[in-house]
Amino acid sequence: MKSPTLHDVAQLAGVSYATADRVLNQRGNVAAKSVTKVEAAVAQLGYVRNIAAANLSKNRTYRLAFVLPHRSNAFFGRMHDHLDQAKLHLKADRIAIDVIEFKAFEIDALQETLIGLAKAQYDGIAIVGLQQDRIKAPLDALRAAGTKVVSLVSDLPESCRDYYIGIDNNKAGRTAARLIGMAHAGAAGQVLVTAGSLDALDHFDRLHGFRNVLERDFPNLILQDVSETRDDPRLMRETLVQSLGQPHGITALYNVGAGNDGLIDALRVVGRPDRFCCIVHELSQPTRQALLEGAVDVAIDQRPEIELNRALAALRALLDGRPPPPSPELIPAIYLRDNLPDETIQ
Amino acid sequence: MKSPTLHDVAQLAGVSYATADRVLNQRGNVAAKSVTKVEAAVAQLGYVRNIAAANLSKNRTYRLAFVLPHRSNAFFGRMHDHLDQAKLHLKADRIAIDVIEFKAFEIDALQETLIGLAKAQYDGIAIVGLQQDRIKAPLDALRAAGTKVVSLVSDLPESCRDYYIGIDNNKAGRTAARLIGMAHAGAAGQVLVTAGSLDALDHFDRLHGFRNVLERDFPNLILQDVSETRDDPRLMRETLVQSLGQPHGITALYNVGAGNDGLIDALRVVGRPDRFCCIVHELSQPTRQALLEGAVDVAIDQRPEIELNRALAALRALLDGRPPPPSPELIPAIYLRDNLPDETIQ
DNA sequence: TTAAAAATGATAGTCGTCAAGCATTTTGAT
DNA sequence: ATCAAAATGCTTGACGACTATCATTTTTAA
Repeated sequence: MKSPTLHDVAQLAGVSYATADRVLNQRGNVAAKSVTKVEAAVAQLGYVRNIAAANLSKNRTYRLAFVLPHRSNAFFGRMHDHLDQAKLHLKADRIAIDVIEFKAFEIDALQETLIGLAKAQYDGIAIVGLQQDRIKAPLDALRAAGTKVVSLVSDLPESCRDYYIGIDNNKAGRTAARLIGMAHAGAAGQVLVTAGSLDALDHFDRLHGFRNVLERDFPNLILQDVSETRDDPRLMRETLVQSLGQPHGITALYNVGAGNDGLIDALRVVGRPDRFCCIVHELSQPTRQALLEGAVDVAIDQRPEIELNRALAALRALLDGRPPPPSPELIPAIYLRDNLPDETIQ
Repeated sequence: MKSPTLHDVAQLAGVSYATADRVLNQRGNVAAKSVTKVEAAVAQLGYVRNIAAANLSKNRTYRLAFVLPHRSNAFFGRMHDHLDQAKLHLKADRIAIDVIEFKAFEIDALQETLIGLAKAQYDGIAIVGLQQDRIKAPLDALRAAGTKVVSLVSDLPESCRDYYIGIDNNKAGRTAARLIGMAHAGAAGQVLVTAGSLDALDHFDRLHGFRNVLERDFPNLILQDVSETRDDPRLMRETLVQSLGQPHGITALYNVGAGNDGLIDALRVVGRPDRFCCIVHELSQPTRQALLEGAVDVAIDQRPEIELNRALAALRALLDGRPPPPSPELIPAIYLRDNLPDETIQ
């Protein structure tokens, strides 16, 4: 019942342990014939390297870095919290995590940080790929040195990373459109969309998907010009108070970006219109409250905790040189007031 | 930079390795004073047992059994598929999984199976807890023998299991109600609900949540008498053709249970009413198709793959005697035609 | 044929924990 | 003070893979 060891493989292949080892770890200096024999034996026995033993012998501690924007908003706050919590558990598996913060949107600082990382000799890093162009060079340098790179939340060019963990923002936008469409039940309406910045890929993708579905399936919903609010609650509040404070025909509001505190504030000030549907992204204490009160109808949530867990699993697999474990596609959660997670967990 | 070993702990505590080991593995015969000293040292050093080394030394292969209904419907089919896929990956971690099938609703057979399991000496089992009363005794016997038990999808009495992995079906029902309510946009309507059997706890919970929200927040939606279709597509088809084939005022349909193939068939036959909202549970090839065609509006999906992954993680943690890894609450996915997962994955 | 190069075999120490057994010291009750 | 019981110390051999060294054999090229 016990699983075969490399000794068993060597024996079956009719070679020495050393040769079998040379084959499996690609140390070179092996005849093609031996490679064939060993591979055959591996297949026949169904041998799988015992990773526990391997890591133990190498006395390996995986050193990982998570490069995230600092706690500038609730979303990144959740990421930090989750990592803090996970650290202890990961210790048992000899995984050490450093969380490296940078100021969102400050590209220079990020670039510096990444260059600095090269010295630190991390086995793998996970990075929220907000900025694209400027960080390509330092990432390439890291990868050339053997560091595995996983991009999180927002993707990087494929050449820059080994793996991407994140939702499909286009789908998220389409989903929002469908829900708003359904909520109109055939009636006509006007939809106001706000975004942080359309230069941000995720915001752009969401808007794109949203617009697509609206145009194709809900032609009597009119999309107004998109306001960019730079993810700033204050600006968001002003913009909305302006738009909703006067007579308007707006029947739905979709905020593609952050700054929901301002949005909720504004709805409190001007009052929620009668027939109205409001969709935002990311769950936080305020959006949660707004959902419960009925100010917001839907929150589409990336579930950053799950993304982080996936990133960890992916990095581990990459470092062990095995394929990532099978896991279904990441789907953003759709929260209504009725299916909110228990407060204790968040 | 390397993490402390038990030797370090013993040294700091001023006791021998053996004593430290006795404390950590609760072998008894240790003075309270020593326990204190060792615990202090553990805390001070932040010592965490190296699980790789521990398992290696025990030469432990976790033997797990997953007790599932056989592939009687798409949902359980997905579970089987996922486990098949996962088996290979788990081998590297010395986890061997046996999938043990039983015929859904045949309690005698299940009971027999469970009694048989006792001999097989599994370290842990995960079981879809469809039947409650009759399997309590054999489960108790298993647990008394040290086997860890995790219930999946549908819970068992707390005394029967160490852990439950599954969604909150009450929330799922409430969510369905909210979506149907939103889709009416204030208009009145009549809602038809079908269930497999209200004796099944999950169906019951969903209905309960559904009814709650409807009554409280959408008083002008009338809930018709619930039809029980025994999760049988044929019966479902007949029932619906009957109800929808004649003049009716039905504006929404919610199927709490299985048998969606029959439901979809029926909608094809009688045609989908004009203003209509249809919600089902679980994604499968047919429901996927129905979503894309617009016959069904929403599919609430348990994501059994994720539940299985969680169950695995939970069992591992239980067997290693450590707390389960932090992971956010399980939320059923809400699928519209726009956010379906890529076909390749499912 | 011969020398160099390539391939292979044999072996031993390492990682951190577990699980023993046995010797020794300390403690507590009489 | 004496003796048994309890607590502690000490040591050793797994577990499976990794890594390195060195000796030996086989292959290849001149």
